[in-house]
Amino acid sequence: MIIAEELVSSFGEHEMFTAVESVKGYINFRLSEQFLNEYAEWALSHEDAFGRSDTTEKILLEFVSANPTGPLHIGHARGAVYGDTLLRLGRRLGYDITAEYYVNDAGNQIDLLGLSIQLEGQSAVLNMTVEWPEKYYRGEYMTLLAEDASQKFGADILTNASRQRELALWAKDRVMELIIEDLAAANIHFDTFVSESSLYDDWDRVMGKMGDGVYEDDGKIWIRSTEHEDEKDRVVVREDGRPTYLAGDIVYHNQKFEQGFEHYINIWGADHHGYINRVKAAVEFLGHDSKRLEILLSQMVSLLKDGEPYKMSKRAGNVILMSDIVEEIGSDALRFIFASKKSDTSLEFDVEELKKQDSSNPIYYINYAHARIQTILSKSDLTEDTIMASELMGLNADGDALLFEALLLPEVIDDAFHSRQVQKLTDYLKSLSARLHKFYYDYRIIGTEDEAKMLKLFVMVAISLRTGLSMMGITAKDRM
RNA sequence: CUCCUCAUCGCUUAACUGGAUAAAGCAGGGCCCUCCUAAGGCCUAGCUCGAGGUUCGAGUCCUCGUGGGGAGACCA
Repeated sequence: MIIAEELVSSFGEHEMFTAVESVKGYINFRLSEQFLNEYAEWALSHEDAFGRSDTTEKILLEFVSANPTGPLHIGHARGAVYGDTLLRLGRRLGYDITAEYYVNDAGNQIDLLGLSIQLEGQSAVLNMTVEWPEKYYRGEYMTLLAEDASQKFGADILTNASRQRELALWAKDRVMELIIEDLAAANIHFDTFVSESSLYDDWDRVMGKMGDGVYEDDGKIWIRSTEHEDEKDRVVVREDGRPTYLAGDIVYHNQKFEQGFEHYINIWGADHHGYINRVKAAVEFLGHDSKRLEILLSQMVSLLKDGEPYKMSKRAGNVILMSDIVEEIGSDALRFIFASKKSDTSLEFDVEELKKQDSSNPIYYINYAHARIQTILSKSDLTEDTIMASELMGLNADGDALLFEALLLPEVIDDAFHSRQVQKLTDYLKSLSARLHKFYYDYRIIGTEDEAKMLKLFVMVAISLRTGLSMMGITAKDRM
């Protein structure tokens, strides 16, 4: 505490601060109005650059990557929203980020997709009696795919077992289109799609690159992942020569490192947790620094209905689709809800609760703050020039505090991105909105002496709100 | 059985990464529109799972326990 006091006295006079004081061993700095005013002046005239840093680092961000066997369900939405918010935050800061979707279009699931469509088609389109196997995909979209396939290729495609593969390959492209639509409805867009099946051509070369990292035993090829903290070595090529899923992932990650990104971020569902070590091991064997590969886990979403656990099952057909929720509550509300939660806590929510579109959703609170600003601006008789020509000086303490918080946005964006915790942004927006609402309630604006500068202050707040919301793929409302 | 992860008002979540009196929203009780949208503001009540430990200082770090979720495939 004594040290703090000595430090304070050594600061003396500095034009950036009006006051430096020692409180209980902490040092409080009070920024001067000149400083806030100049910073705001800059932000107002450089809205697009407000929040930008000087980085130009190239990053690859891979997320969602749900299997192309069905439309996205509500569980996928969390990772999608989380990833897209990070993407927007990073881009705002100036990072050169590529958003990539890894399409798992190889392996058993594709065979299963073909089989499922045939069975569904035989049952629903051709009215045949079918014997359902233990595992298969089902849902409304399966019927539609079967109908389309039958139209396009003839009914033979639904009954001829030798055409399953042809059917599956056609169907997975159709399903990808559905997925892309689901994402677009929530304002999520990808730059690149990498197909798993296209990677295996490169397998021999990549395997060679790993050198002693792989070995042959028992007729199979294994990776020495135990050398990198995995519990056991993993098979990468089966006895019959077919590569495993891991092989595809190894080629995929090698490709990323060869493409020269400086940093790689993958967002996986928490159920893939045990997979991290083996992928990192492969990256090391390939001669790359696995520290540049960052794997973020998005925890599971568990659903409740009327307080009871609600299990989604593709077989039972009670899957809650992302598109249904988007349609019901809107993309903005959905995104806000998911972005508000730390990604590493498992999230529980009630389906009915989610569907309630009322003021309990903070998105309305923030939009209302933005809309109030627009309304009051349009009600004022002052011209834009008059407002902008005023100086943000001599505001009362609440005004200064509001201005300060509005100018904090760049810090928040930086912090939210680098800590990978997007809820910091939603917290900030809630807090800024609360301060705006209170200020609005406490002080009359129109017709007062300080009208111009208070409106200018509001314009600044609106910029921060609008920019913050845009980081979440939400367009601020001018009217409620 | 082993490993990972989480646990904060009645409910859903925050807490500047080890710092100041733990904070919001819903739900509960009460108050405020002759005044720029009351989709707002203000009161009020209520919280760190348990036991140890490290530290000037712990919701945050360590150990053990309890309780949820996940993983332990030559499925993806």
